[in-house]
Amino acid sequence: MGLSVSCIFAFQNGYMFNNRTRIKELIANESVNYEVIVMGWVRTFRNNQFIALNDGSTNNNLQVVAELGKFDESVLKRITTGAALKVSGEIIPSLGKGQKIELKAHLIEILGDSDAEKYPLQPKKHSLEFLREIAHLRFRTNTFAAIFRVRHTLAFAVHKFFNDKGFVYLHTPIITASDAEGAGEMFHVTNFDLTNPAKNEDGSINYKEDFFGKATNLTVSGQLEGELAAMALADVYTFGPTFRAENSNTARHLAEFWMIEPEMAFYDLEDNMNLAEEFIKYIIKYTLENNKDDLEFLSQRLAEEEKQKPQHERSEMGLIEKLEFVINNNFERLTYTEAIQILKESNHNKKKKFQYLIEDWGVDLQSEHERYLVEKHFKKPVILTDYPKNIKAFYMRQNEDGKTVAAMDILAPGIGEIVGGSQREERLNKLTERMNEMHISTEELDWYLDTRRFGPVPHAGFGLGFERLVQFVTGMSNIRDVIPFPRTPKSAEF
RNA sequence: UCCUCCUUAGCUCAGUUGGUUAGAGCAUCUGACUGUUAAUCAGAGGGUCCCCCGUUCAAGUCGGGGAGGGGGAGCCA
Repeated sequence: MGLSVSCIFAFQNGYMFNNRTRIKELIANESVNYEVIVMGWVRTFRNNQFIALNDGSTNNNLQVVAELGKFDESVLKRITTGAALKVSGEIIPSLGKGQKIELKAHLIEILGDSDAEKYPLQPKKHSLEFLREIAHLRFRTNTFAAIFRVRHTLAFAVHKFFNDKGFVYLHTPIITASDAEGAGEMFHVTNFDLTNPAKNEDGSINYKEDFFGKATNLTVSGQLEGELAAMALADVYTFGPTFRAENSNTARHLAEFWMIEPEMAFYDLEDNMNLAEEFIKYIIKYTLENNKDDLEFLSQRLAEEEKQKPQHERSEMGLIEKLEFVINNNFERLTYTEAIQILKESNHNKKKKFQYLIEDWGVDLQSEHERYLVEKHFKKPVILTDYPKNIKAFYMRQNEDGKTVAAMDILAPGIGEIVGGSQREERLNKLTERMNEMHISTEELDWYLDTRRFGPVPHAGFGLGFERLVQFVTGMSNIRDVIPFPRTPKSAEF
């Protein structure tokens, strides 16, 4: 569309950019003695002769050799760290050690200059904190290039898993009027002039005059809408951005994050757990198979980072080892009540090493307890089920004991809760009873209650925080490093 | 939001008991060298010591307040 005839001609004749060969292919291929065109960015330029060129397809750089005396000094001067080049030449067996092939350059064209005095990235290690401040440039480092390629593969695997199983990808709204889900503080969405919003006679804001005619927010979860679709399409999932206005300042919370929420009709809690476990194993396996190089790079990076830590804080397994362990072993499943028993009888509790000692049934587990179960006691992912109803959401199905609900949380080593899910309460009277107890308006959620009025069936679902999954797979300890442009309290740069 | 630590050159950091002109490595620039692998060697340039107020003859250093960042906790995914 809109391409002029001369432009198409230029493409066909190799003047434009889409006839380049990716460096990943050249290196994987290993064959030699043929002409190619590559395009990429300079990582280092050594000895006025050797260019380490990276095009984003892999962390492996192509060694481009500019033979001495063959290139104009004015061109060589512009081959600086960060500069973009188009190089045509011949792939030959490398004369030096460190790489099998290299590109003997015939023609070097500077596509874009990069002022070395001002370019912030240097051919050396940078701290993650510094790179966070220049998040617009951090894609150009090996670590972040690997992270975002892995993030892509994980996202692709999410869709592939559900698609192969016949799930429907459902787009739930980003802007919602519902504020009764109770999943967290919400961001308000308004078109009002904030210095002069429409007001009622009593001085309160008159949202009837606002864009949507009512108060609206950014979504905290697509679950309720997911349930609506599941009551017709049976198996659906959402995968989209979610927003929480909580003032959470931790390495595992974002104000804007991506969540995957499958919702399945004719599922009970056990079906739900089976699906969640299979799902996590599948996407990790898929990524191990398709991004082995990047995971090896990240594994090595993590190993070097671990060396800086004192012995007792180091993890027992390397990154890839850990991922392989997860896909080859069953997750440990136990009830909240059993977990409390284990924690209560643990030496840790008896010796009062917990900051919060376990005494009574019914209290929520603190992260130190979750970490103990996952990292010390079972040493593998754990699925905790049947929590006390008082610490869980209104829509979870009430168990026969009258005290617990059919909830399940999956806890992963190093990051804690990665999945939260439940069998949903499909019995109308039980659900409204619970909503009344928890002061949740049945009027506002009348549309939701229709699913319990017209052909309700047992159904279940879960939510998985995508960035936490990316953290787990890449071994990155701060969630701000696994999303391109993190949004956190007091920070929304770029 | 709470606890705790940090903020000195482009980056990573040192800076003694408060005392003259604030240092190092890397990066950058200039030159040398030329099959290098974060090349090497020599030289040069580069500072709002986070901000404000205070104590003092004198503050990078001490005190108070603020901002930003790290780690931990809560809330959660």
